[in-house]
Amino acid sequence: MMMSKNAFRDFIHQYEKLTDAEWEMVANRLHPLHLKKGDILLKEGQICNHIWFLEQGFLRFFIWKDGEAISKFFTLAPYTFTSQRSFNLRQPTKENIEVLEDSIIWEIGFDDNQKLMQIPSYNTFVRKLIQEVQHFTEQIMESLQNKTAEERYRVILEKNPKFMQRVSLKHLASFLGITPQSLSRIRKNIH
Amino acid sequence: MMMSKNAFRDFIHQYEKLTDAEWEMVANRLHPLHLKKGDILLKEGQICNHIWFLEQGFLRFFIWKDGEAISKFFTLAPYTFTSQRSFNLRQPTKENIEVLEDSIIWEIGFDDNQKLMQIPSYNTFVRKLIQEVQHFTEQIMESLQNKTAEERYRVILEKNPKFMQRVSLKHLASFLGITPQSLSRIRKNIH
DNA sequence: TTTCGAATTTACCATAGGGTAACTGTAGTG
DNA sequence: CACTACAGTTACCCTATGGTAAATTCGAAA
Repeated sequence: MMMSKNAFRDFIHQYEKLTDAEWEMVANRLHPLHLKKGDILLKEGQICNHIWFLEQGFLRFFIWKDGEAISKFFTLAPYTFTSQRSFNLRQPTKENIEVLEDSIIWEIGFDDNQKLMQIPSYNTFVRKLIQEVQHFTEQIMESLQNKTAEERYRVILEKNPKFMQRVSLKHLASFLGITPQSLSRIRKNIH
Repeated sequence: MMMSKNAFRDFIHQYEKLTDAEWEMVANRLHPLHLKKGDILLKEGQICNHIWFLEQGFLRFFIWKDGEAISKFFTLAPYTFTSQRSFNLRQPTKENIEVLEDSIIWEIGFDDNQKLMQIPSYNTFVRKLIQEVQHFTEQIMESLQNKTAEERYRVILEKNPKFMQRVSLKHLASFLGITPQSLSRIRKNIH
């Protein structure tokens, strides 16, 4: 599998440009991880100590509720993420991050990130990224507030077809806030 | 009605301390607004040009969907907010901000805020605030994904009783993602 | 205080989605 | 090749919530 730190630079540049010198400082603090399907990157109760860049692969964020795993988000490469609240407030996380497909990940430790945050352009990159995530979360919230499960399913089908091909019905159902049976019925109605 | 810029300083200090000199720079860029119940602070289609600090009062964020006003968030003083996506990306907003109770607001213009963002502690304040908002949004999303309307109502009743006393059933219902009739029925069952 | 419009409640029936369980298909393992 | 485990489907009935409409209460303006 190909892997390259530059994939992260390309990703950052979608938000904010870094000079070569700035990028060097970032690159020096990146460490690679190779994870297999089924691996757990972060587990409930741990304090999240890294920001991660997913170069290749597919991940799922989920929480436990009454013995059920509820999918909160999915992360499709390339993207940058962490367990925000845990990472920033240094608290145990409630989230679990599961590897759904073999993945290449680059990580930056908490202390290294603190140093990098002093670089204005890196700081701006992080802020813009958080704002984008906030926007995604709001969109999901809105669709849960005023769309039916079938409408939400159709929207994903149209807007994220790549994602649909890779996620299991079970995981998608918990993300949509319904049971796998209901989603199966909805699928049948549509086709 | 009492009003004081220092209320904003107190608010900022919950997230990050500013030196007296730093605070002066912020304070010099604050402009007061007095709004009445029913006023619209921001309307769909406008580009949001300010960050606002709500010193006193109560606001509602809502969007139009099929001729219906859907409540997205409520803001109870003291809090700092803007229409994030519109403000940061300089795009027309989809949100409307309505004044539910007479309010005292301090505003900072976009250009002034850009300058203030160069102050590291102010920058950190803003980032922490965005992260907090992200956390609130995620919590709302989660409760919409895996709680019934009645459970969501009970949670608000327990955790935000002050808020419950001030919001109308109609607005609360659209926030919970149900009709006013359903919320009325739920209330009846509980009492 | 009176009046009008809006907010809330109630009632009725319709529908989306849940709970349980049984069945089917399929991938991994010995 | 058989066995197992688990994902997905289907079916049954049930409950939460929606849609419509009408009755009632509340609140602001005259």
